[in-house]
Amino acid sequence: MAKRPTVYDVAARAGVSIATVSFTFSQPHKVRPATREAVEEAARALGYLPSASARGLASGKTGAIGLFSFAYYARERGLQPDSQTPFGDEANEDFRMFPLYHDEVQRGVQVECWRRGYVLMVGDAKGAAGEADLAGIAGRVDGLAVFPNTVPDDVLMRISRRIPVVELSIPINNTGLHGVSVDNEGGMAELTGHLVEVHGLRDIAFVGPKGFPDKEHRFSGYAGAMVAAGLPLRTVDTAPIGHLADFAASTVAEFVAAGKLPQALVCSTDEEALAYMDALAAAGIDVPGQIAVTGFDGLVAGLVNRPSLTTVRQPLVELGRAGASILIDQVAKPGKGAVTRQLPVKLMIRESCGCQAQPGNQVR
Amino acid sequence: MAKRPTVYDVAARAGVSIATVSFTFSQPHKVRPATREAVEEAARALGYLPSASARGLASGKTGAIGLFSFAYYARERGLQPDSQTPFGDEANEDFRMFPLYHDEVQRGVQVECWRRGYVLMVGDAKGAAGEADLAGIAGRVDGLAVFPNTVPDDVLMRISRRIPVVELSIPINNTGLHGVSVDNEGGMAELTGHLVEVHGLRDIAFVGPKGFPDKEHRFSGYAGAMVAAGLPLRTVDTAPIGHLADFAASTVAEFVAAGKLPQALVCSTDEEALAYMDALAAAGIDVPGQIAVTGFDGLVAGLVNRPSLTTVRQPLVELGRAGASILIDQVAKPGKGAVTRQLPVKLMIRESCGCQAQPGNQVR
DNA sequence: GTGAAAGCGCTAACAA
DNA sequence: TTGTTAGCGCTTTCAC
Repeated sequence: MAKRPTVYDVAARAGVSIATVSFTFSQPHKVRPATREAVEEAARALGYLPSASARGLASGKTGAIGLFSFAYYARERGLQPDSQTPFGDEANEDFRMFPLYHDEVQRGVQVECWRRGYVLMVGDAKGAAGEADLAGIAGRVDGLAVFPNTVPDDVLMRISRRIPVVELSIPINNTGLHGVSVDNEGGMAELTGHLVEVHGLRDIAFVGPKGFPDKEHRFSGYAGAMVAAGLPLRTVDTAPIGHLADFAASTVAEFVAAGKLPQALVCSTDEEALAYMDALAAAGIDVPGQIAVTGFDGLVAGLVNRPSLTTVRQPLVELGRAGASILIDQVAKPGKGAVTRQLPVKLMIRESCGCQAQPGNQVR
Repeated sequence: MAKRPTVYDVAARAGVSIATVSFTFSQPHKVRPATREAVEEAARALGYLPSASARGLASGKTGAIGLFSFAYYARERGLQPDSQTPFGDEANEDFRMFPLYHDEVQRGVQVECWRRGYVLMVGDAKGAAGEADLAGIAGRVDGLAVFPNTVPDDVLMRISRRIPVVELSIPINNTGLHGVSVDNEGGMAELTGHLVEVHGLRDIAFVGPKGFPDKEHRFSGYAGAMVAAGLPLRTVDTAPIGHLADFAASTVAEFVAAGKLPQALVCSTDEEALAYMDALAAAGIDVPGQIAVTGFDGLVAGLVNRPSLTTVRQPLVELGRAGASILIDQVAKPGKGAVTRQLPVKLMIRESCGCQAQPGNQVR
């Protein structure tokens, strides 16, 4: 590549000083038309591209918002960084899982950046949530959004002393970081209530992991609704990461062996619900005929599934937008305390709870 | 925000020079362990985050790959940059259209960046493909990927004199830019052949716009197969942008009024095919009973649709990966000529052509 | 193995 | 309205 022309080159060709060139780009209307004209033509002729590095260094701002995540897509396919591993046959992918949770949130972040005149810098962790990777992107942006459980809190705290950091979908924020979340508890309570009141179910088991704040809140919603209805709680252990399908299958087998199939499985995520529906189908158990299954998230996957999945839809795009919005606001006018927002969710009644398919909630 | 600590601060605290600090980060093993230790502890204690701007300025590389697109998602919803327009009710979105074509390609770019140790910088055009927006991101990256018809060619040419530029999904590359594409012609020929040979159809109309190289190639594939079978060509005008549904409806109405319904509609994109299927359904015409409809792209939307859409699957993630890969290779070792790659496509036989649903190509 | 010093290209006072 | 002059924080020779 040819050496990139600089302000000096442009200034020389236009017969002005570098400051004027810089000024012409930032405050075009404050420059005499003839001067501006000359500068612009010089820039055009030279193929001048301002260096963002130099700009950022001089101005102290980068104009970029960062989003750090975990390379979910690649990792799920066993792809390694720096390896030559090819993807499998893309045409045979399980399309049901797209877009992923993270994709939708990322889209929201991207939209808000676009709207507010920022660019988005996306980085994915290479190692096991390595700090080094994060530093690589944290040093390039004016604000940073991260997915929960991707980076240790102390690392985030350190970074947040320099630039605003927002955690996406962390319910309660005791870390002092900015955060956006959704009404996990309310949504799950409403869903559980539907099972109890509309379908008259009593033996309802909750499926979900311990130790994740958002999942715990979903459990609270379930528990609250059950207790309010005078029903006993019942929980199913969650699968170890990466073994969802196997685990669901063996859990279903245990239910059958013990003759203790619940009337409903209230799962903490769509992904889990889908895995259980697969396992139940494989065991010849009809959903929703013999057991109802519900999810949480509202991924497209639940829509494609037969029966379609009754779930709670999170406003994922809005989640991303809200996160980016907080960041950009903070960049413009750094606040004192942590900003947090909770977004509402929406119950999506479909087939897997025992309701009839409805045009409005079926393919749309 | 507190002032960010710099190499000087770290050097002072560690009792070394800034060069040593820099050296410690780039060549850790070439520094005496004690020194390295001291530098690392100072960096940690200070919460030091290297400035990418300064690094980029000094080294002449940014470590980022740019992807420039058109804010399709936001624009389709009527969202304006800098406006306060909120999104509509996200729960009521037409999920069928996700992920979009661009989402999948972007994922591929992101994956490859991750794999090769780059970060991804995403920018969307604010105005009508404004050069200013592009310059904003072109100046921040070591290589740039763009979607076709997003930016005027001469602008791209100018940028490509400084950094490698790859066009994603441009079939023939007469511009001298790097490019990746898929076998549009072959895929469409195969699909048309299926309609003719397996289903015995003869009156097959092609639906698609003029003036887009990839669509033209698809037309060539269709035309070649028809001519080879001794069948007459028939084309349907394409809809003006943003009026797909209306246009499809009125086209169908014309077919009906004239009593000239084709036996098949071979559409140049899935989106178009889906719009025609909606219009046909509204007109009470059975697909595939009375008319076959096919698409091109292989979006999830076609899978969710009933009947599921027979189409040609493009390896979109691979397309993105290939594009990013070319860029990163070029950054490492700038080549002389333009690098181009064509990826194979895959025929996805589903229901809308008249075939039976098959487990393997249905929900997966 | 480590330090000194010279930029990288731009912005932001401040002068003129 | 335009020019001068300092840096911004880091990498990179080149000495030591």
